[in-house]
Amino acid sequence: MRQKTALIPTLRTVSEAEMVSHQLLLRAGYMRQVAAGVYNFLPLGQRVLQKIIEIVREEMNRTGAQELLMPALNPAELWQESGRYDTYGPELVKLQDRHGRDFILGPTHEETITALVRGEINTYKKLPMTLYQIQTKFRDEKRPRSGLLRGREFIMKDAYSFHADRECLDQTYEDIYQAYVNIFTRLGLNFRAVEADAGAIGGKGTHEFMVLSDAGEDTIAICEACDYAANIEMAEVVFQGQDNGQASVPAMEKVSTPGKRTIEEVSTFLGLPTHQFIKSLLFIVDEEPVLVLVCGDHEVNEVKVKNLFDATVCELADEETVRRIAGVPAGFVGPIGLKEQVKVIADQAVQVVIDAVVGANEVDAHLVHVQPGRDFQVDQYADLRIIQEGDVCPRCGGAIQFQRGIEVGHVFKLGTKYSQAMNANFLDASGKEQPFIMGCYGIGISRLVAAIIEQHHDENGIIWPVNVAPFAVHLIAVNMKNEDQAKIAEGLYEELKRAGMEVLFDDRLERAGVKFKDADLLGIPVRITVGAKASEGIVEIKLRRSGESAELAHEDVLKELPNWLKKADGQ
RNA sequence: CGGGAUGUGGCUCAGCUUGGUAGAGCACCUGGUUUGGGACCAGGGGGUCGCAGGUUCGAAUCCUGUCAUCCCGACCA
Repeated sequence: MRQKTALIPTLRTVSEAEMVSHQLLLRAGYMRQVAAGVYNFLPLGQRVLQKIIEIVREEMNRTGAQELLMPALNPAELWQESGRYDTYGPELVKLQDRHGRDFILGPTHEETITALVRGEINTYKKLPMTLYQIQTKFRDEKRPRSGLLRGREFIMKDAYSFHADRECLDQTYEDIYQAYVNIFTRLGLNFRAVEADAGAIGGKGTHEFMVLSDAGEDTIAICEACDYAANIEMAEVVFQGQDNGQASVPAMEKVSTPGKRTIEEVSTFLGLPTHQFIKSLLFIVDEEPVLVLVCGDHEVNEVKVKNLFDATVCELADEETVRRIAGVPAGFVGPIGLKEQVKVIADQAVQVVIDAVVGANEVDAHLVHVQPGRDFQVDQYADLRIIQEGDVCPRCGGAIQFQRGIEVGHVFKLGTKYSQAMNANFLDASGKEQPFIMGCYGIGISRLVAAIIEQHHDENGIIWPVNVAPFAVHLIAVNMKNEDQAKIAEGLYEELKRAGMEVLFDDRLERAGVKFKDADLLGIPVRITVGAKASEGIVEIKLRRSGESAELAHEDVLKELPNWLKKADGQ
């Protein structure tokens, strides 16, 4: 491609972009914003997208999955069948056609694929079957942000597998998991597969693929010693308490704590360490109030509370509800003497606290010398807190560390959630009707573009891994008005193209400085500069990442190029 | 959805407090000089000041409404 005529509008400055990837994509002319969370992919951006798609496609096909294409526009009826038309929430883009019929723009396609398979597959002999598509998805985000990382329209690869039994699903899940590892490795990403919560899609068994980056929106717990990694919501906390039931604790006593509501405030006020406090939080779990207790230096993990009750909704009670049940504003709530009797659950660490401090359910007062079991009863102890850095790894006992991650893929075992809801059945070997057992597997394609940049850039611009670079080679004629340079550059351009190389040729009548700055910004891995020494037939080859360079005769470029491409991703 | 901010040539912004009919840099066009890290000189084109209403002799500027975009938070496959 000739740069003189290409649409590669680089910018010196951009204002509306916080994240590095967002800024660089705009500055280097890979994309332009159309609306909040909606973008044009310009020629370079489109090329990167296609590179990623091709890798994803190859690895998916290798697992035996078949590619198809479903519509973005789907009838509301499908979503009413599964129930998600009402439960999915305001992120679902709804619209009507001219006849007033309801449609949605698909944020995901479980309904569509299930309806398709329901109509076409009715025997176990056709199973298992995995179908996937690469397509534009819509999600009306409350707050689109971070460029491609959280858009309202984005490109996703979504795959769905159908099985006659669980074991078969497990096998496909493994296969796709491995395909994902291959994909993200080929994309040059530093990533981890983490255990995650199944969330609203439902089902058991799910992993998220996280690209490690401080720019990520998710926090993941990683073991320093082994390969354990989990979404912070899921990370299991190992119970390490000693049973100190023997310790003698003085009788419970009420103390005045005027205006001191937070653990921090009361702790400072009483001069007692926070781990001796028992924090009492009132949650509403599926309409029912539940008092959750954790140690003062711990945080409640709502997902764990929710899962303990196998509930669908779990949220912190509002101020009004707290007053009704505890009789006091939040901050003075405790397990002893509640106005209304509620279920009390506690984190496992609470049972070994000695001589604790709790809220007195009385304004400006707390209780000291409280002993769980002696002074109040707990209905159930369980792992209910959020894991902390330094906690023990549930696998190997090593230390847990936190890292930020960008979610780029997920694999779910769906089970029969959709097949049952939508009555999608097949006949098994004994002629009995069974709902399909399903899996679903997504990869955020457009988000990957940003994720790769987050891990591959420097202060001058993008540094693409060779596998996803829009071009392999950036050929630069320093001065197109110089006949030697123009001639050699043109010759190299034709030669490289003929050899099947993807080359971007900077044939613009710009000054050298402009060309080099733009080249760094664009991030093409190998640069070939035809400059002053063109008269001697010498050109320069240079790697964007390492800066390694050499001079060589222009006739040797094609021969040497493979070696340079091979080490372009190094260090 | 709550909080904060911003909308002025293609881009980045000034002007607004104190109303008088729009500016700079970059980009673009013409000519010349220059040519290995975002050149220089001279000339030139381009803007219903987000939109609507109001106040006023007069509004980019003041008031009201509205829309859009960005940031923080909450939420989230």
